[in-house]
Amino acid sequence: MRTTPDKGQQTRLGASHVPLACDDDCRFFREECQSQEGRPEGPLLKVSRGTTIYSHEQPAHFCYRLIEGAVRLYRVLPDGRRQILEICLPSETFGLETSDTYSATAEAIGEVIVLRCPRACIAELQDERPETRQAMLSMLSRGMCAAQDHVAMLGHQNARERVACYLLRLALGHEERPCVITLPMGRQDMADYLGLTIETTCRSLSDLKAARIITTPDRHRILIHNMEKLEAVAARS
Amino acid sequence: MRTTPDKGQQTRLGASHVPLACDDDCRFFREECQSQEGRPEGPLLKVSRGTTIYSHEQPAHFCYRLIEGAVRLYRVLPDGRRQILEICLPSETFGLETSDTYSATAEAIGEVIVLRCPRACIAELQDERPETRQAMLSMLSRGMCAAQDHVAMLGHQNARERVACYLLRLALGHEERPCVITLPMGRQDMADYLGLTIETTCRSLSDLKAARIITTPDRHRILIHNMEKLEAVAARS
DNA sequence: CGCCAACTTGATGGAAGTCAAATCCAGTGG
DNA sequence: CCACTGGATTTGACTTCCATCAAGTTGGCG
Repeated sequence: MRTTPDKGQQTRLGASHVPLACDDDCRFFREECQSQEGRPEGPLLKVSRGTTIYSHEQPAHFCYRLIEGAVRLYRVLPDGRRQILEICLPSETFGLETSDTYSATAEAIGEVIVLRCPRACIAELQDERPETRQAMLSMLSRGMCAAQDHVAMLGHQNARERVACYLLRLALGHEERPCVITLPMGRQDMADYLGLTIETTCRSLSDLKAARIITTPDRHRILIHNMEKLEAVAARS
Repeated sequence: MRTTPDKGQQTRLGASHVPLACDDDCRFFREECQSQEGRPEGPLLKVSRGTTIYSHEQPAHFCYRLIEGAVRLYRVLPDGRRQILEICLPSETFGLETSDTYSATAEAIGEVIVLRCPRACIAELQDERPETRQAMLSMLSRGMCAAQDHVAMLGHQNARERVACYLLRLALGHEERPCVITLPMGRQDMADYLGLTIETTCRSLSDLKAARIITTPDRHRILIHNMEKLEAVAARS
């Protein structure tokens, strides 16, 4: 299963954006970190569909907070396959490395708006303010926990369970019934995240449809009609 | 595939060990963090085979550095299966959570010696010394990277590749030829780490033996005769 | 020496991958 | 407005790999 590369424009986030003064970036990033909510005033980067935000093993100068859209973090394995490590949603932070280079490639899925902060500023802030330090640690630890959940899923769950888990994750916080979730990505991205092929992912969705647990009014929207059953499928109970 | 629990004594690390003054623990932990090498003088905990060092979702009061032996970090999934998230080797740190509870269970594989440090001390140290802060971050980030490697492996590699990868990881730093590695754990632990059954793990090892890449003089020792071929298998090239 | 647990090997079925074809849209231009 | 086109998605047929169940085999230890 060789993944077809995204045919969208494979541009690269270039020097066209003039970096702001460190202080400005830092302030906005910090405010975001503290409030976690709302759309910050200030310098936002708009990134178009398919654009690489940063690349695996390149020097890690910036970290990012996602404001709008979705971003995939992935690695390409030696044989050309792609493993998506995380699909970031709004208000999540990515690129928070502590090694000198990025541990994955970050790419915009669809149109994306991010807030960018130089690492040097983060380091400075950490020295000044203990609460930033705490925020950093808790962001890293949340990422760690997500990665561990991912390992547990890939290690022991079958295709239907993986898809169900993923839908539940997207449904978190949506309280309407029936719950409507809007997939920010296509089936291939979903498959590469779940460690499945696109065909198996489709079939699992079809199974869930056949079981009357979900319906798919269009390709990017999924209605969850029976949350309990979906949870049962996800937990293999 | 329901994992048989370790039949070793399932004791629990109790109050039998008198905690030291915070300062003492901190000093030793810090020195360890700085030097990364050698066996520290000071308060060491000896933990016997199969003992639980801490449990998933219990309050996280301590973090640990492994001095001797091996420790498995795992979660038990709702259906009773066990996924090993990490197998810690000497000089690695574990239990470095920033949430209030542990994100996995830690258990001694065989006899183990650890250095234990209260989280409160770590926090204190971080406030005082920037280099400790840096060490913390880099430890966390190394853990994150390991988890991501694990995800990539479980997502896209077949049984033989997984086993080969794991042997290569254990062989890191061993320069002798042929390279001799001593498995700190049994086949079941290996299987639970690799997301395979014990039978498939065995068969993959047998395949590698048949291909004259390795030999197994006894159950816990593996000789790598052809590192290049092993790397080729691991990378699917 | 024999027992028991850990490990290995064998036979079989089922889940997911692969290759191929059909279908569904969204966007385009007549 | 509608046909057309190309990519994304879905379904089908077949194959492969791994889990499962079962039966040895090994080796450490009383």
